[in-house]
Amino acid sequence: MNGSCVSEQDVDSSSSGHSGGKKEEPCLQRYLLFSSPSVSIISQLLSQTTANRGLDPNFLFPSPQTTESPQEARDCPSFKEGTPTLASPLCYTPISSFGDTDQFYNEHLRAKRARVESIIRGMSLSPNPTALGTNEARDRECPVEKRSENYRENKRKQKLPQQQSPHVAQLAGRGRNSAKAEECRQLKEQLQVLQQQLRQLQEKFLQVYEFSDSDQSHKGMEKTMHLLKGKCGDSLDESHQAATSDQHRTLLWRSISEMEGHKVSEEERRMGDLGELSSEERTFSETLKHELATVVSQAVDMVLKKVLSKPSGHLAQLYNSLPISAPDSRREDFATEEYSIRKWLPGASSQNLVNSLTEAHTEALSLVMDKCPDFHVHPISSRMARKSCHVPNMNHPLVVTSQVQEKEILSQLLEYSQNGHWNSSSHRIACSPDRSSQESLDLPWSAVKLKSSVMRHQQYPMSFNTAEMESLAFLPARKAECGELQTVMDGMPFSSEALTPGHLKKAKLMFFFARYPSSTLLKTYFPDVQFNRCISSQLIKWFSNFREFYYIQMEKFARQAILEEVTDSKHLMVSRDSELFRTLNMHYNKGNDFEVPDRFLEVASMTLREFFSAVRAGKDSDPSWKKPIYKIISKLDSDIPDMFKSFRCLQELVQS
DNA sequence: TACACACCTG
DNA sequence: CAGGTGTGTA
Repeated sequence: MNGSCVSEQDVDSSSSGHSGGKKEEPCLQRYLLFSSPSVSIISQLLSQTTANRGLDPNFLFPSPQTTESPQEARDCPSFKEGTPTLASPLCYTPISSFGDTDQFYNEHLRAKRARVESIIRGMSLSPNPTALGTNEARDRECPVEKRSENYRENKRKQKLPQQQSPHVAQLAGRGRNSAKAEECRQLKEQLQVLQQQLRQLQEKFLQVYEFSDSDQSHKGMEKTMHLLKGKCGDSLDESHQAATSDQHRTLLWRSISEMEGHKVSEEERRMGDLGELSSEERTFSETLKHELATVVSQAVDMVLKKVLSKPSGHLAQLYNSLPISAPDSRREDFATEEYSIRKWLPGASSQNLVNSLTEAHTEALSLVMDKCPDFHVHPISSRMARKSCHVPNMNHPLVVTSQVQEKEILSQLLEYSQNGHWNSSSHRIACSPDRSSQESLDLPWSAVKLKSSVMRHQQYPMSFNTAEMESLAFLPARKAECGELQTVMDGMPFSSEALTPGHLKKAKLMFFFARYPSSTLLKTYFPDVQFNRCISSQLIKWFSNFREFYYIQMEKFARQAILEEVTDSKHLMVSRDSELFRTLNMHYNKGNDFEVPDRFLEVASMTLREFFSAVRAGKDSDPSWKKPIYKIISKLDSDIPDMFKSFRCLQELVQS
């Protein structure tokens, strides 16, 4: 029943999320699917567009000094809660002062650089094919926070005073604001160019695919095309497609013929199982994969070469200009992304390379998206305290369109990437300063993903293993995305088979509302957990432990009150500044990122008085003297806000 | 018998 | 916080 409640919330948010969506990037993520070793259409297309639009690394990697000194960057509380929400970075407004707007641009630019530089770092490090296992092991062993911290440590170490290049000095001389605005604009242009290139590539592929389709897959692809056009639509150059598609079809089919009989990769086989792709289609997919890997690799190399040809220290400066203080998930994102890109280095398998490059490009696209104000993750307190009944309207269109057959895996993936990923991105890009209109969209995409996964789970009750769940619940969004995507590809919805620290944290906060939650209620509030006897017992045990601590404290403070010769139990009140409250808050709400409800204070006061009265009356001589108290307190449970059912809750708890 | 709970312990 | 144990309940 609560599941249905969640569903409704989801539906709302997703449709809202779409409203702003004039998105196009969906194409990008499909790079995961297509690659080919031959350098042909795609590379031509890339190089053509690049040549035409001029991929000036200066745009992608503007000098850091134009924005901030390293010290400034270090001190800037960039990602702190409550960072002023402003218009999208893509909506240019004149900058006239050093205010929040200025800071916003700085942060925005730093975020962009950080991501691009992470790509470069990954590419420029020496290949280490064996590092994968090691890294993964480290990934498992080392908490995200730790890795993030280490990453920041490294940043600090590398952050050395840098000399300003003449170019930079000149820019700075012209004034910070105008220079930054210009940089921002240029960055945006560059990214738009890249995005358009990718869209075109996808269009090409789809056209060819459509051309060759069987009736069955044709249907799916039409759907896909429709979606694509809907998202990318306006900005796509239709005439250009028409002019080139025939030629590209021919070339691609030639490649396909040459690839006939090639061994189908494991990945393909999986997809084949799900999507019933013909061998032709699989071959085609493989061809595209290889091709994309090659082309993207070349593009990255080209950019890197240009960057590296800059005066020495330039890259280091860029690198050092990365934001450091960032108690935000996106910093963790970055840390992990940086790591995951690094682990996929040239020399790895083509599939790995494709993955890494896809990730890299995703990052590149994310440059303009990550700083949308609406996606700042607020500590749960602000949200809960502000409006404890605020349940983010979450939905994942995938749910709505879940009738999609598994055989249409490709189009399903497209929908997924559009709705789950790109739609979020589009929201970020299209976000307006009108905060109110964004309320329903106020959802980190990782949360959307978690949500969507569970929604799928509700339709396909299969299970996810604990490790996968952990990756989704605790790893940064982008990391989760990879797992998610893999999940989609495997056709495996997930549900945690184990309780995570995030669940524990959530349970503790729930204790503020309910001391004696039934197992039924717990199931309702932990919909992402696959309940079994063990899980239920564990959760119940948790609350039992919570109660134990709670009652111990109550008894302790009651006895203390008696020792202090308090005569009237009416004088016993648990207020927010009382020692007892601090103790409890420290236990259940470490970090104090949740505003404890007043009702809990009332219940605590009552409990304290009950213990006080009982002890003072000498009832504690009875071995079961606490039982009546327990009975009283057990009736004081209040409803737990619905927001605890939402995955955003868990997400934020994890991030805070 | 299964479950929830409190209590004790590490 | 989890494991073990004893008790009460359905």
